[in-house]
Amino acid sequence: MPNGNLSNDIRRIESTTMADIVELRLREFLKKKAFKPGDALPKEIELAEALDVSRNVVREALSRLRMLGMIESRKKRGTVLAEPDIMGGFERVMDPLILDQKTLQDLFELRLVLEMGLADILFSRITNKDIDQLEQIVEKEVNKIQQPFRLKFEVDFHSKLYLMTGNDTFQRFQNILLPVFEYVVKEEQKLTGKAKVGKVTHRDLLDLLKKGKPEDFRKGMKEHLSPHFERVKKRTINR
Amino acid sequence: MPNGNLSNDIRRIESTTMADIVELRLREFLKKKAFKPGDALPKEIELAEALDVSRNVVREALSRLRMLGMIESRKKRGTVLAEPDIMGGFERVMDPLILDQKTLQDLFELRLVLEMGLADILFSRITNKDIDQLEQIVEKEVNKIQQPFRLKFEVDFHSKLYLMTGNDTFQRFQNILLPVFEYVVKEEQKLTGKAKVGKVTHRDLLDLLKKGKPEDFRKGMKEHLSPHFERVKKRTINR
DNA sequence: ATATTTTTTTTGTTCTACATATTCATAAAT
DNA sequence: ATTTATGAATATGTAGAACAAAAAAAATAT
Repeated sequence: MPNGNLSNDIRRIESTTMADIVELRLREFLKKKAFKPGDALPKEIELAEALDVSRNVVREALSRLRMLGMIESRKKRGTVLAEPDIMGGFERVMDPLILDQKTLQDLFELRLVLEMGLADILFSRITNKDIDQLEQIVEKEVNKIQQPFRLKFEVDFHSKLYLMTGNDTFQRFQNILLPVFEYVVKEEQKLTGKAKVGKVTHRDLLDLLKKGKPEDFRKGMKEHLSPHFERVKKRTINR
Repeated sequence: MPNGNLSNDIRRIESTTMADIVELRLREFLKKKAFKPGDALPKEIELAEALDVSRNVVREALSRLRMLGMIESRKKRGTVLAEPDIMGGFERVMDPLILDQKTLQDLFELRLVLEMGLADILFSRITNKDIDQLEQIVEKEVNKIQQPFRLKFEVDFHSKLYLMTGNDTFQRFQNILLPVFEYVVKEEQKLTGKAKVGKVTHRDLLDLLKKGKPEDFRKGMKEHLSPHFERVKKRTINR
């Protein structure tokens, strides 16, 4: 891999603290012992003694796992393994202002890929009710074409698509990605001046959903997102 | 939303601890003050005093942010905002054994969607070198058709595709998703007995990459993944 | 047997003290 | 005068003890 983001490939030298180690050890422990959701962890003091660290350090490590939803603690009852919140860690970190440019671009592309890949699952799950709701969104949209409102409908329409997949993880993922997408688009607008829109409208996409096949929808979506894809292509040079 | 996973929609009642609150407050603080990577945070004691909690609680909250790569601390120098590791939180939680069935299914679908959406970016970035390397993978594969080796080549081929996008985030994401994918496929095999394979092989996909257009490649990929899509369709009923 | 009180247990929180690494300033050596 | 040692200052890292609070378990009273 001669090219690539170094800071991603090379592991940064960061002073490893006890909490880091204990976090790792706890992970190993849970995996090794095949802990399942609901199983109770040893008491904090026991862990501290077993690992030969202060209870304080153990609590720091546990606090991390608790943040990710991996464990839950109750007084007297102790600490039990829980079903982690898969998107939690993602959500917490997704701030366009502190992410570097490359990562923002990567995430932007990720969303484009998702939109393009959506078609098949969409067609296999779509209901008449979904169509009706999309119909309503599109109808409201054509009435108010003012600039400030466009973004709202843009979001509404695409969010509804994700919702239709019946895939909660998916939907949540898109929600997390949304701020990044909006940020990148706005930055782009600042530079080039005007917002670009593809030839295919939401109305067209909806018609394709009703009458067409997945391939047709995908073709339409590609066109709908074409301004964004144009930009992605340009990046070919400096990868 | 009359139907849906309740435990995802409703916020679980979890005894909020001081560490939870302080973590949130710190997040708000960093956002409000528009902290950028490299900026120094206040000292632990100052934070503790300002928030009227013990230094211990502050450290628990900081430890969480440190885990996500959001901050870095060095003795004497203090704590500074860092560029967070976007996939870190994700990675830590991605264990097929502790994730619930629904989430596993969701993630499985997510990967399918990624594969289907990949085509456009792939075609806009592909190089001759990439083709050569894929060629090598496919060649090795046709020689050894034994069952235990197939999974390895399956992974190699698809991983190379992600690598070709030049999108680090993307590639890492796929790596994290991989264990889930393998787990779900294996579970499926246990039930139905035999592994199903689509009619389109990696060889075919490679040819499409060389000669075809994004649409053709996508069509081929759909066929290649068809056994998986079959299963996804079945889920329509119980969503 | 049921209701009430008391005890016990485990996490949550605070406080104090000290270790340790690293910066910054000062003194010594060349 | 410039560089090199020395040392003080400082913020994080770690330890340990103590108590608060909630919740379960046990003991007591009705």
